Amino acid sequence: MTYPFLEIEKKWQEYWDKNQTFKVVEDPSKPKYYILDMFPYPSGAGLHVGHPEGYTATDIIARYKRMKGYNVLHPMGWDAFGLPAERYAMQTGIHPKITTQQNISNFRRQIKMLGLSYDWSREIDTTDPNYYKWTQWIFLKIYNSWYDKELNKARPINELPIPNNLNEQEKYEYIANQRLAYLAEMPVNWCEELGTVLANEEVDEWIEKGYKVERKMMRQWMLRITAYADRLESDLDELDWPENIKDMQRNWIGRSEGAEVEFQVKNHIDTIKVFTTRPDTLFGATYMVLAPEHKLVEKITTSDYMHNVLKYKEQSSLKSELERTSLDKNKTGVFTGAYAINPATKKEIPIWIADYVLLSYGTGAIMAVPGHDERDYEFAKKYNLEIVEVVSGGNIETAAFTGDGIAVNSANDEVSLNGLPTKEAKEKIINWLQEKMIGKRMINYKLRDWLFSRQRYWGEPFPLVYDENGRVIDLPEEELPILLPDVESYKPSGTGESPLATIENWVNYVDKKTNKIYRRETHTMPQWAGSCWYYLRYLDPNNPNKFCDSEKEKYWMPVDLYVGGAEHAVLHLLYSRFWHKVLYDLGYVSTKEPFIKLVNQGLILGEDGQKMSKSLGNVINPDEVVENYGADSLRLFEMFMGPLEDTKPWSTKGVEGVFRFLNRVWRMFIDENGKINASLKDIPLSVEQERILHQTIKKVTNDIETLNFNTAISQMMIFVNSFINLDVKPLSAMKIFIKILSPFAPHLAEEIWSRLGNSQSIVFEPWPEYDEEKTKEDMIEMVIQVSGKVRAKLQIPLDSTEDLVKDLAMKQESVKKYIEGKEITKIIFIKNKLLNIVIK
RNA sequence: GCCGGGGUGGCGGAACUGGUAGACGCACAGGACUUAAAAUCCUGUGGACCGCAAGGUCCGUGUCGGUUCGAUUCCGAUCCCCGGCACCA
Repeated sequence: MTYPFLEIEKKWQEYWDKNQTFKVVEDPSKPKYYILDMFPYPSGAGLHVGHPEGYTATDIIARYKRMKGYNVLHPMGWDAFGLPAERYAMQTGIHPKITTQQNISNFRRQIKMLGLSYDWSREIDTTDPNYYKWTQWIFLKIYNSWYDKELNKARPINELPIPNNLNEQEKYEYIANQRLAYLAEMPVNWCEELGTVLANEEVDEWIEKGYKVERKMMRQWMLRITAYADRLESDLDELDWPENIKDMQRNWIGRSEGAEVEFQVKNHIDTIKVFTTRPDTLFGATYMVLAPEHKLVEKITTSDYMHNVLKYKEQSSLKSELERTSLDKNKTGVFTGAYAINPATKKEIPIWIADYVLLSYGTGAIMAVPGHDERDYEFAKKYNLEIVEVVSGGNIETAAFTGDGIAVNSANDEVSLNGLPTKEAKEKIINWLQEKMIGKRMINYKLRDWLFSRQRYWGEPFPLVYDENGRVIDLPEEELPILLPDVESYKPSGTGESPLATIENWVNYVDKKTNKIYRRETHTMPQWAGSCWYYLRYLDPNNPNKFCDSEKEKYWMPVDLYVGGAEHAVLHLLYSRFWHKVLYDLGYVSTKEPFIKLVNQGLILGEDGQKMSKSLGNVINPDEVVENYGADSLRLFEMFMGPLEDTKPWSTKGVEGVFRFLNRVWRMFIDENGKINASLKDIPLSVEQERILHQTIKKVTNDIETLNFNTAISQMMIFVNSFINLDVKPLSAMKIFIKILSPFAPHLAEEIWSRLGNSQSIVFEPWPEYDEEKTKEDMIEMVIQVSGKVRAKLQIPLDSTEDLVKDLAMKQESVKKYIEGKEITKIIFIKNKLLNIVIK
């Protein structure tokens, strides 16, 4: 007979729902705790066993913190815009709204079946107009801001100082160029079959699925995240996040220090600016390379070379980002016929174009120092360009020397670096460049501005229109939300515009006051937009007047613990930190950072140790697990498998193991007739029982705090193993045990708690305290070593002195045997641990 | 190549701050209950060797070395695995 988990779980889920047990409101008398799960994309496939892992972990902490007296905010919602629903609509003609709602219902059912203690009154859905109204509102705030480099913060656009003497058009452009959201003609990843651009990070995924992605110049909305590069990097130091995630963000931001140097193009008025981290090697710059898309290319190319250059440009434009970067060892390029003057050597150096130089990094041009840069070296070898040694320490006959060393061959009439170590040489040459006004110290970031528009239907419309001159006009806040219109066909328009562009009466926007006709922006926002700020909407999900009441924001923020998959390490977490900082600068939120502590749950593999996938047939469906063993077993097993952060394989036998444990717990309290087990009596605990009880409270308490749920469960198993066979079980200990089990197996705990005669839910019972003194053993096992090897074990009273232990040890046959006739050189005594007799 | 994390029984994993390696669970073996099975309960279970037995000896935390009375833990080298990044000038 197994315990009636199906019945119990249904009963308590209904109870929690009906009584709104987990609904919270602000309560200044209690400390708050905001614990957040990364909200899921409700896919058609339903919940995966990976989801309950993180959700159970946060649920245990949420329930624990409630019992500890915290006011716990623990919400759930749906990140429901996205391409899969739209693609399904393209195939079936069914509105994505409908499939999305179906998927959400299924996800909600599955999540509810796990007994997670969410405050469902705060449920949000990014595709709900009442939600995306505020996504649009925040976009307008970003659009209507500029970055003040002096104050190092964003400010409203109407505070932007505007130079006099600008005409109206110039003024418009000046302002447009300062906004944190701006239009730019960009090389983008265009996928013809999907009919949309893709973010760089999305490209690989679609190529794997067999789609073609090409580079194309398109006008797109960009968000000026680069203005925050510095703060996004330095504020990481304050966060309690896994070191590898912080590192990934640092790498992504990619700060590097160096200098910008200007090179005069021979016989032209133009100069070429380059960024270099090694200004000390300026004397070794023997040629220059421009990215093929660099705007000076066609201007400086001589007629003899024009044909080649254009052909090369054509070829590289056809390559995708992936192709351009994966053909790493074979660099190509062509000479432009033009020369630049190396400002240090005054020599004429040839200007090439090559696609190993990227337009998007630095200035899109480099000074090539083949002696001290591997890429330049390889390129110079291939095309027979001059290689000069300017830093000693390597052998440039065989390879570029990229390390630090002593500068050589680096002097002109005005400045000499010769003899200086790299660091000093950098300083000196930068000073010289600055004096000559041809260069300056500079910090560069790998981070690029965020390409924020998509040519899709299923996303938030931009609250923007264009006038007849193509100028952008933001719509007033009162008109939000800008509703996503219904559409006949979800297929791409075929013109590189979103399906929205085909709806004439939506595209044409009539200003009510002036009756002027404007054209709406028909692109939509990327999926990341909704997830950038959802943690704020949970605080005040139904507020029709504000994205979030500021008193509520001050009470709940920041998020104390954020748990989710490592796949969002960079993008979601960087984007939402960025939005948060903009809101912070503008005074809408009170904290610099949204998520104080972050934990990534590990991946759950199939039973075969491989990643779960339909094609391998190793996918575990949580519905089936719950049906066969109950939600409490699923929860417990997911936590028992191993450390939360680790990747670990599923095991059906393992689920059976924890299921057996829960059955043992049930039988410990309830007999075959469903009555309270007659062995439960109101009797005092023995010293031994008290010790195990207090050890268990201590271990479980500490392990929850440190998120070591697997060992907490082990300890509870130890407790049950030692109490289950007692003929008489002390009721007081049993009650304490069921409380500490309750965050892990809440349904079972509620049922037993209520059968023990309690009319109130166990959810708000105070968490049991332990007494350190009572956790201590009075007799402990002392290890006796001879020269580091264990030779005997003694049962001795706690805190026995060295002398006592020594006397006892020396009497042991097994010890005598080894020390007899030997000289004792040293005795090491560690209280309550061991005695080590060192002999010669 | 660079950055981060990790290699512990047949398996998932424990082990505080340098102090008994293998908690807890799975699997397996033996036993009890049962007409039988399932369920449940009890016992054993890192390896090699010695012993009829009680028990004992040696080896053992990827590999090789070092520090130490003592190393899964600290240091150096090395191999392998996982995750991320990768022409970023």
